[in-house]
Amino acid sequence: MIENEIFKALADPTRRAILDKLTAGSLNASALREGMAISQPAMSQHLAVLRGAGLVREERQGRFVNYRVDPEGLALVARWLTKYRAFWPARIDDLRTLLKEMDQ
Amino acid sequence: MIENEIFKALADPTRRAILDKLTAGSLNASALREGMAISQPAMSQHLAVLRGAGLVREERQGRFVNYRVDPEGLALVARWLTKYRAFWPARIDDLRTLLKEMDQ
DNA sequence: CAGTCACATAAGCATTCACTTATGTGATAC
DNA sequence: GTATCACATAAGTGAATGCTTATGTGACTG
Repeated sequence: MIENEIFKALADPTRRAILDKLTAGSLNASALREGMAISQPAMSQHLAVLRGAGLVREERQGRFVNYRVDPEGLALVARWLTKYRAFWPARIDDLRTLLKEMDQ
Repeated sequence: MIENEIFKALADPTRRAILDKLTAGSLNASALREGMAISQPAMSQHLAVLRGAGLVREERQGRFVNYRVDPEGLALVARWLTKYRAFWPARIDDLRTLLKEMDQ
């Protein structure tokens, strides 16, 4: 079950921080490490988990490997979330507002 | 950091199954166990984790404790998701569609 | 082709996690 | 009051997790 891999991947704060960094655009593993107090193998292992969960895509460029956010995994989280839309009394409006902001 | 508690809580498939069951409405711990092959202490521990993450609320009724979905935690997941809205090329329309469905 | 760079993989280890059995607690039933 | 029911908590255990150091691999560099 891929859903389980996604949520397990997101359970680690370091991996969520990696995803955060990738919102700024595509980055290679070394660039991701900057300012993160994490060893090279640890980063490599985290990226492997994120990739396995469909949250990140890799793109080899010579001896560098560029990583970027993969919408695939995030879309599954969004879909999972919609199951609970009945329990969104007022906050659903916040989500609507955010979607409107995106139109600009 | 509450965000970390939420994602850690959601990382377990049994806990996500519990949330799924609660979409049908409020249930007590024993009712939640039905058809789930889980011991009473295990269920109690899972519910404690979900409650700690703000994903579930409890409501004592005599010697029963009714649990229901808490929108608080789910709203934080939704807010976290919006950070990645730029990486949602076509799928964002699916989310819009779902929001429209809710208006009916 | 020898060296270095960027990254992946292997193996070991400490911590965390989800479970178990046993026991505690507070409320209803008799 | 005593028994029972619904649930919580304690303590222990095996498996999973995230890290470490060491080594492997493939690509550029001189």
